[in-house]
Amino acid sequence: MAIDKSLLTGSTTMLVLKLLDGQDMYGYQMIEELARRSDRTFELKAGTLYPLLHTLEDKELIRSYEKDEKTQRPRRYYQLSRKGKKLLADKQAEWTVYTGAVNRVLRGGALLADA
Amino acid sequence: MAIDKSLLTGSTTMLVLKLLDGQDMYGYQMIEELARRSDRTFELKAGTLYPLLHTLEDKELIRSYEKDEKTQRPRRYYQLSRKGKKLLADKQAEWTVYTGAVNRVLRGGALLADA
DNA sequence: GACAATATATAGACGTCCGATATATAGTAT
DNA sequence: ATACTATATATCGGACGTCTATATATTGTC
Repeated sequence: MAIDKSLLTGSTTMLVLKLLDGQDMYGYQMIEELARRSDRTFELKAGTLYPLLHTLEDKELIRSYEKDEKTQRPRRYYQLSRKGKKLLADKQAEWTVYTGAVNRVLRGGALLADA
Repeated sequence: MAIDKSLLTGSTTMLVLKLLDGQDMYGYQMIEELARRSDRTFELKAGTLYPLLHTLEDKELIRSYEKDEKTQRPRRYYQLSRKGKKLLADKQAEWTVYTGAVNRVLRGGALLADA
């Protein structure tokens, strides 16, 4: 199923930060890894990711370093900062509250029937 | 906790349609009812809802009728159409896929550790 | 008499994401 | 040789969805 793109709004930052939680990654790798972990539900576009990475770096939520493995074009790796780890934790908590609230509304009819 | 507003993007239509699933409602009532069912997590703004209701009516997902109860200013009630019921079902299925995918990504680290 | 709540409405601003486009290298197929 | 696909990063312009601010009108409360 194709997911309405607007649903993703607001959770992209959280997902990107989560990918970097545990290991450093370069942009292209993050696109692939996100698709893999989500069973192809999320196919993050390069035009979305790269500007987002630059913004996150400006906000000091992530850091980057270039690593030339000599196999191909040099890759720019990204690393989660302490500040980024903190934001990720906040975003995950927010996610739980948000989905919980939506699910309560979706079950609302049934709950009203009980009352 | 204050939820990042951008998270709501894309699910608002589903929530609004869901409110009308079971009973007709007028705009102001929908704002109140959504806040109630979500434990005040969602406080939909009038400036968001009314234009949305007009758009949904143009798309024939909902119908409206005026009802003057003589207690106050006449209220415009909204009713879910067959087409709207169908869209609601689709949106709910999409929601399940979407949240499932996000949750898989959020647990991704643990899954990798298992592998 | 002033203020808050009820009830609907629209215009303008803003943030987020995507499509299109560009650049560069490596591998594969014809 | 040549074309095409995959890898890898980058930027711009536009579409879309929501909010803030503002407006109007009625009812109930202090």
